[in-house]
Amino acid sequence: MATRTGQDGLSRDRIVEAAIAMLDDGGENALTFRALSTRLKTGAGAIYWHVANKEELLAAATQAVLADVLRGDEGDTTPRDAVRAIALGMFDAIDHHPWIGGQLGGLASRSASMRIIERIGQQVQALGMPQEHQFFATSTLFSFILGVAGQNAANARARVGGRGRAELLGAEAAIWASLDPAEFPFLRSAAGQMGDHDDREQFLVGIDLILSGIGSAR
Amino acid sequence: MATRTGQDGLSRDRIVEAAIAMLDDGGENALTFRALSTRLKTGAGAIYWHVANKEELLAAATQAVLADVLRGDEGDTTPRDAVRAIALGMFDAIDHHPWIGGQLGGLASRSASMRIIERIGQQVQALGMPQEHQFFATSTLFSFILGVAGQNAANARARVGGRGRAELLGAEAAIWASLDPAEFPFLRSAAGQMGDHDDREQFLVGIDLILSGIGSAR
DNA sequence: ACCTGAACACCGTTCAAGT
DNA sequence: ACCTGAACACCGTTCAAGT
Repeated sequence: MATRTGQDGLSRDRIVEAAIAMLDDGGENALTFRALSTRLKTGAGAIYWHVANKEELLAAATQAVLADVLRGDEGDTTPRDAVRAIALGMFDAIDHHPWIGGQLGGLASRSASMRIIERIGQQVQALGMPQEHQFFATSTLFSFILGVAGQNAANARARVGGRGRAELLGAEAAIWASLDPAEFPFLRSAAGQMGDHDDREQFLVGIDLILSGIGSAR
Repeated sequence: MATRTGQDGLSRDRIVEAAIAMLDDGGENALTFRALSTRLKTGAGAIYWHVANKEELLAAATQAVLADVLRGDEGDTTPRDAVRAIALGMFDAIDHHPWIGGQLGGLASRSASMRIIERIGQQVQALGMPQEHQFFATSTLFSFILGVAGQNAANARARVGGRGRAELLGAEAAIWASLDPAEFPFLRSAAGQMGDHDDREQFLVGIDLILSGIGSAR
């Protein structure tokens, strides 16, 4: 893989590479076949010789970005740590390429999802869950990861216009803090944590929470 | 709310109502301002008098569809049952209107998300979690719900072309069952459950898993 | 105040024609 | 085999003009 045929001459890999770059700095809306072909100094329709359509291109980009996570070997850590490592691998990929959050659920990137579910499932199995519950436990972990991915994607979309993460979070926290305490007691009390939490830590706490649920259901 | 001014005369409510109907039976791509204005027997631009743009329209539709879940009162059930009730309310809304799965994460429907987080948060509080952990526990539950919502949305998108849920699930299970057992031991062993599980039950198991994680972290 | 509908600036995708 | 670029059938959105 990644057999670049050279600087000139289109290739699926060069197209995917360029698509990822555009997605990374402009979000999903920034990826158009016209802009892509301009960047690649080729005609609008040329891309279709290498890629069936936009959906396939997005799926290929998603797969490329998740390559590391999809490949990984667990070594001889505990199942618990292995799950955390897989999840964190996903988190970091999503963090660097938030647009994959909108892709992971889709049918087009099903083979990537299957590999991830497989890796998580093996660890859930090793955790000693009874057979009948392994499937549900694994999909709970996977759904949680997808949920975080989707929120990251949405946040990144909101960020395209300007403001950075800290600014956005600060604004959100300010809104929470200014709510009617009779109607929104919880949000008010959590406004502080909303304002300065660490996304990665929050994510890990979620994984741990589910893992300890799995532990107590064993 | 829902003050229909009559059969004739546009109104925000009539527009949102029509938009929901179109989204329900054609998915997100089926909602265009042209098709919408045809259905409402009006001009393409008329809608913009009542709605700022498509994003706002989608947010309004999402809010309308979640109205019941957003309003609800918990009565005097246990916190655990209250969380399950809120979550199931979300699940059913998502099940009937899968397109909201793509909206919930977004900034446009933030006020809806805030209400849901508030309701869940209050119950997590009642569950006896220490203050510092309530925020993370609540957002774990919320992220999980969003993840399931996103997958439902993606599945519904795949279904637009034809095949129903059972068919799609059967096909997926068949793929899992035919995988190389050396490379995909987990997916193979779970193929049966993949084929005939109940989505609602799977969702509830996830909620329970997180709840029991919360219980043991208390 | 509210609606019309043509017009603008885009899209993804196709396809005859070139090399 | 691979690429070009015009053309097709759409989009969301705007806005002068109507009532």
